[in-house]
Amino acid sequence: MAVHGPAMTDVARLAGVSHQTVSRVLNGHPNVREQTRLRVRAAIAELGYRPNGAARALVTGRSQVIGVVAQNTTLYGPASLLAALEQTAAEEGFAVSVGSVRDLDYRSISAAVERHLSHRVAGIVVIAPVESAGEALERLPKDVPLVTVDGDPRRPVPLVTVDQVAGARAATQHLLDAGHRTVWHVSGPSDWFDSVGRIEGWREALLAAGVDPPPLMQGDWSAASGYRCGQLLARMPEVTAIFTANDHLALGVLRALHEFGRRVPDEISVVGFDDVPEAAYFIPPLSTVRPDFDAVARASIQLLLAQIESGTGGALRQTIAPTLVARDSVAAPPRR
Amino acid sequence: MAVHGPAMTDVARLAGVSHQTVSRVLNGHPNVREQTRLRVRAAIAELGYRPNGAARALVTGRSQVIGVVAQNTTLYGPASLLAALEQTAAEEGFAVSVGSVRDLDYRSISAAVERHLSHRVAGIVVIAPVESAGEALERLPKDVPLVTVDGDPRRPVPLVTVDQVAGARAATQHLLDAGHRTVWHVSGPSDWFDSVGRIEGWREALLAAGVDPPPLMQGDWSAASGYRCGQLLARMPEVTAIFTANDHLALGVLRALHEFGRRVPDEISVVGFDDVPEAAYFIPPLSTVRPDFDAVARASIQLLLAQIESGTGGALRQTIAPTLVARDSVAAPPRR
DNA sequence: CCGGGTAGTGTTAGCGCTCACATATGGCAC
DNA sequence: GTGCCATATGTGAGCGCTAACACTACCCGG
Repeated sequence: MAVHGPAMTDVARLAGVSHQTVSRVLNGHPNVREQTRLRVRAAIAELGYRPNGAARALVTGRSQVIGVVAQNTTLYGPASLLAALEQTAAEEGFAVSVGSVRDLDYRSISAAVERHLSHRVAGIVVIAPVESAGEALERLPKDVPLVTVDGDPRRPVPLVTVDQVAGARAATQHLLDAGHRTVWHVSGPSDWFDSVGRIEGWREALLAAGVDPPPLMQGDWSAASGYRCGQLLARMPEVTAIFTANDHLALGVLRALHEFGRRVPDEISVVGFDDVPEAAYFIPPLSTVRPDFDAVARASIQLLLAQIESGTGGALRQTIAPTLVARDSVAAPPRR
Repeated sequence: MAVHGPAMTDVARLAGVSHQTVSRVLNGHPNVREQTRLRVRAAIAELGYRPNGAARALVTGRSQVIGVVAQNTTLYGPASLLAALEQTAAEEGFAVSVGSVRDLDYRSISAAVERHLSHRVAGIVVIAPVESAGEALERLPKDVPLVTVDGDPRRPVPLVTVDQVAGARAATQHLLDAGHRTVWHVSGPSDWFDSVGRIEGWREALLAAGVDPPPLMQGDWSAASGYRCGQLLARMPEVTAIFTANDHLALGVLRALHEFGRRVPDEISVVGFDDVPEAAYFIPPLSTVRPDFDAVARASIQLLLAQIESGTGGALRQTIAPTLVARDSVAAPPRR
C-alpha cells in the first residue's frame, strides 16, 4: 500500500522534456509547442500520472480546496446548500472540505476554521445562521477569503443570504390576499437570522395592511414544535391563517389541526417555507416559499473566488429572492 | 492577504531549539524534556503558529483528510450519513472532503476519486448504493484505503451497510403480526441495493409466513412516486397493509389513501423506512424502521482507519441492524 | 576508567511541485 | 554579418515539513 505514484519528473523523462515543461502543460501555460504538449499528455496518460495537490499547495501557499463550516447538515436547508456549494465549487475546479460543528459558538467555529486554515484552504464559507456565530467571525484572521451564508446582516462581512423578509412578506401577503383578516406565525428559534427575518417580513406585511400582528408562536424548526403550537392554534376559533417559518413546522401544525378536526384550507389556511420535496404531498399539498439554494451557492462561490483572485476583502452583500409556490393549503376564510 | 504565517523554524528560533524539536512536540514524540516542550508550546502560542498540512502531506504522502464520494446528498439518508461521517472523522482528527457526483456511473465516480487522490487523501468512503457504482470501484487503484457504504454485497470490497433485509423483514412481520393476510410493497428504484434488500426482506417475511407476495409497486424514493402508487393501491379493496421502502414514499401513499377516503390505520396499515424526523407527525404518525446512521459512520471510519494504519486491504464487511419504530399507522385489518 | 546503553537534541536530505531566471532557437530588420 | 525580439525549453532554488541518522551528555555495571 501507499505506493507513491509517478511524479512529474517521471512524466518528464518519458516525454523527453524537463519537469518544468510538464508543469507548463498541466497549468495551461501558452508557450509550449503543440507537439510537445501532445507528447507530455501522452506520457501523463501512459503513466497514470496524477499531480500532487499537496506539493502544489505547499509551494503556492493555497490549495484548490474551499472549506465550509456548517452546523446541523441534516436539516433540509443546510443539506441543500451544502450540496449546491459542492456542485458549484467542483465546476470551478475546487474541492469542498466540510467542517461541521456541534454548536455555532466562538470556540467551535474558530476550531473548525483553524482546521481549515491548517490545510491552507483557498477560502472559507461559513453557514452561520445564528447570532453567536457572528462574534466568532469578526475575530477571525482577516487575511483569508471568507463568505458567510445566512449570516448577520449587520456585520461587515461578505454575506450571501436568502431574502427572508421578502419571502415571509410574500407568504403573509398571499394569505391576506385570499381574504384573511390577519395571519398567525409559527417562527423558528429566535437566535436564527432566518427566523428573525421571516418574523420581520410577516410583521411588515401585516402592518402594511393595517393589521396588528397577533402574538408570535415560537418553534424550533421541528415538526414536533409545530405540532405543539398547532395544538394551541387549533383551539382558537379566530385563527384562519397560519404562516410557519418552515415546512416541517407546517407539517406539525397540519397534523394538530387535523386532530382537532379543523379542516385545511376550508377553515384554516397554512403557508410554509423551504419547499421541501415532500411539501406537495402533505395533506393538503402545502403552499410554501422556495429559496433558490443554487443561486445562493453560486453567489457565494463567486464572491469567494473574487476575493481569492483579487486579494480584496470587500464586504459585498448579495440577497437572493425566493419565490412563492401556491398549492392547496390556502383558501378564503370561512364565512361567519 | 495571503500573508504566510510563521513556519516551524520561526517557532524553533523563538523557543531556542531546532525545528525538529518543534516537530517532535507537535507530533507527541516521547523524547522531549518537559521544560523544552513547554517552551515550544509557549512559542507556538505566542506566534499563533499553525502547522502546514500541505507540507506534512507532501512528506508523509498522506493528508489527514478522508474523501467521501456521494450522490444526492439532499436526501435524508445520504445527508444524515454524511453528517455522521464528518462527525466521526473529526473525532479521529480527520477532515472530510466531499466529492458529490451527479451520477453514480463509472466516469463520474472515477473522476471524483481522482480528485480525492490528487489531494492525497488518507482514505476514501464511497456511498455507492447503486449497481453502476460497483464496476467503477473494482477498477479503482487498489493501493488506497477504501470503504463502501450501502454498496454491492457481492463485491469483494470493504463494505458497511444497514441490514436492509432484516429491516424490511421486521416491517413486514410487524404488519403480519397485526393480523394482515398479506403485505403490499412500494419499493425504491430497482438499481439501488437498499431497494433490492428491502424487497428481499419483504419477500422473505411473506414466504416464511406461507404467503405468496403480491405484485411489486416500484417507486423512486420520492413522495410523488409514492402518491402515484398509492392511487392504485387505494382503489384495490383487498389491500390492507402496505410497506414502503422509505418514509417519503409512505407520505405520498398516505396522501393518496386520504384522498380516496381510505382511513389509516383503520382500513389500511402503512409502515415506512428511515424514520425521518417528521415521520412522527405524518397523518397518522408513521410506523417505520430506523437505520442507525451513526453506527454506520462509526463502522466505516473504523474500517478505513484500520486499513490506513495496517496497510492491509482486508475485505471486511459490517452490517448494522435497524430497529422498528411502532407508531399509529398500523392496526388490525378491518373485519370483513 | 571504560564500553555501552538511553534520553535529549541537532543536522541533513529530500517529498513534488512552482517560481524566477537562464538558455537555446528562429525570424527579421538593418 | 550583427542586433534584437519572441517563442520554446531547461536549471536551480526553495516552499515547510518529517525521516533517518549523528551527536552529546549522562548513568550504569564491571
